[in-house]
Amino acid sequence: MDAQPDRTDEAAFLAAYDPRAFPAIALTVDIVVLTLREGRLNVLLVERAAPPFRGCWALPGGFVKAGEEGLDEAAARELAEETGLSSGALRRVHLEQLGSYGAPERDPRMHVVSVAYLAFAPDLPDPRAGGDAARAVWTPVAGPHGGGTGDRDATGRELAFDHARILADALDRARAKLEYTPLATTFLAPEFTIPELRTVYEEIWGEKLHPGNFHRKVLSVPGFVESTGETAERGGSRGGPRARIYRAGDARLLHPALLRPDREEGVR
Amino acid sequence: MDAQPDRTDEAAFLAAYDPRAFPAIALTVDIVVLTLREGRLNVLLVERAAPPFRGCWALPGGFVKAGEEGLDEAAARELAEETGLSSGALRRVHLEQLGSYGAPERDPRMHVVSVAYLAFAPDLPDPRAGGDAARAVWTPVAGPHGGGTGDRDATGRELAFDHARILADALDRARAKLEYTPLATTFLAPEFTIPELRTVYEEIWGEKLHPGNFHRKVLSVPGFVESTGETAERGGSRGGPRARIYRAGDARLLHPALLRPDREEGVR
DNA sequence: CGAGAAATACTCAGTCCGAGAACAACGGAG
DNA sequence: CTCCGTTGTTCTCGGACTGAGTATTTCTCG
Repeated sequence: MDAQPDRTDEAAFLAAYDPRAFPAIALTVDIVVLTLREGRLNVLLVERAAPPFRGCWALPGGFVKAGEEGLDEAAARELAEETGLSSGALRRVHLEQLGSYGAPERDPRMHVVSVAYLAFAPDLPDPRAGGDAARAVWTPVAGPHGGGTGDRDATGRELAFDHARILADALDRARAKLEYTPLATTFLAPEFTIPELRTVYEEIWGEKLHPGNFHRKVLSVPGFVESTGETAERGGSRGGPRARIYRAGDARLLHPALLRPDREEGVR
Repeated sequence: MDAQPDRTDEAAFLAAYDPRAFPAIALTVDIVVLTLREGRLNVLLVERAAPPFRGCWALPGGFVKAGEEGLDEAAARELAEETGLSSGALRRVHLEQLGSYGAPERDPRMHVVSVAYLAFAPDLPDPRAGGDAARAVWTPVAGPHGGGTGDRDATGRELAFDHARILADALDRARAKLEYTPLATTFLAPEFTIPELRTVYEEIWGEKLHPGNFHRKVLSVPGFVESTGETAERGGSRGGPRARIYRAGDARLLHPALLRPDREEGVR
């Protein structure tokens, strides 16, 4: 039943093929890089040095090099270029595709489709501006109850293109991912304590968690964290005993999940 | 601090803008349309009438019309074209973006990035072939334990491009979505019984569920289903009392979720 | 050194879940 | 028409999990 592809015909077809005959749509990748700096959630923003939206803040990103790289490679390249990180440091960064945004009018120049990526990074050095960015800075992000709900954007800045929506989608995704994946550990150094891990959840979810229950839950999920046997050098900054040190386990999914405290969200 | 965009400069820039200067990447949408036919999960496939991969089976899809439509509109248009459905029937179809696939070598012609969509549909009429498709047919999909694991693809057919991977990703997404959204109802008529809903879960998850516990769980999730007060005309085909009839409620998220039976998936 | 704070462990009651049983209603075989 | 197997629906029960609170111990800070 299944006819095989007609290779002869195909070769002739390829030879006569004119890529210019196809619709001209430009393709970019934009990256929402999230990190925790001094306990606060930050996103990397660049100030655009060229039109359109010159002077506006935007997500880092750029055009995909046609024929040279896949989407994941393009995102990784842009991430490296905009953060100025060594490839070693980048290896500890989690990078995943978020979704594509392709409304025809989202870029005034032409039809530009952007494939958005989401990155989770441990505390990174200050970025250096590069390419068509005048500046690149870490910008604090308000929690889900803080600024994103009203008129304001989650950063308080007005973002170019539809980047405010991309950022909002990214934050939704990040909050959901903490529930059923161990990715919270990618915001921390390779070795961390349970209370440090708890602050990651608290900052991204925007609410305080019960320390005792969180501790019990984390240790009860197989493969989430594994003990190093060590103990922190010092207690907390405001007192308390020294916490034990853990590193990330080999789980890719949390089972059972760490669910967010009640959010009456059945109906919308 | 935030500089406003320089509008004068921007207008001059736009006037001089040459879209041809940008990399040539073609953009397509491909759609994984899932439906239940006689209780079995089916995916819509087309036989390609033109190179490349002429004669191969592939997911329905096509090029995005540059400057004319967004990605969601393009997917909805392709879906309507390939299924030949009225716009009324299409309103009952759930359509969501799955992800983008952009490896440079995935299409032998040129760099083609495909934005994949996932659609859930109630039992649909036979599709009609159209555009560059020689045929369009519903094809049974093996369950997660059936065919997708080994050398074989989930459909048993060899798919063009990277469509086998897209299909696999779509099935993963579909199975996960049943857990925390009420989308299982989109595979059924507007009015349905709890046992019918259970067969949707059983077929897509590929395992039998406990009828009593499933019943209790569905009714206990607020907004999942609401009673019509009616009762089915007949009992089951092999006997049993008549089931009560429900319709979809207004929940967008299931809280609490209907989790799949144990799948020792903490580690991979 | 004393006070307050925090890491960890423990308790307890309410809830949820899987497994199974009970019961009634129904279709089909004979 | 009758009997039997099937199935929709409801209940029950024991274990697991959860959230809230408490206890204990060990820190830091002033």
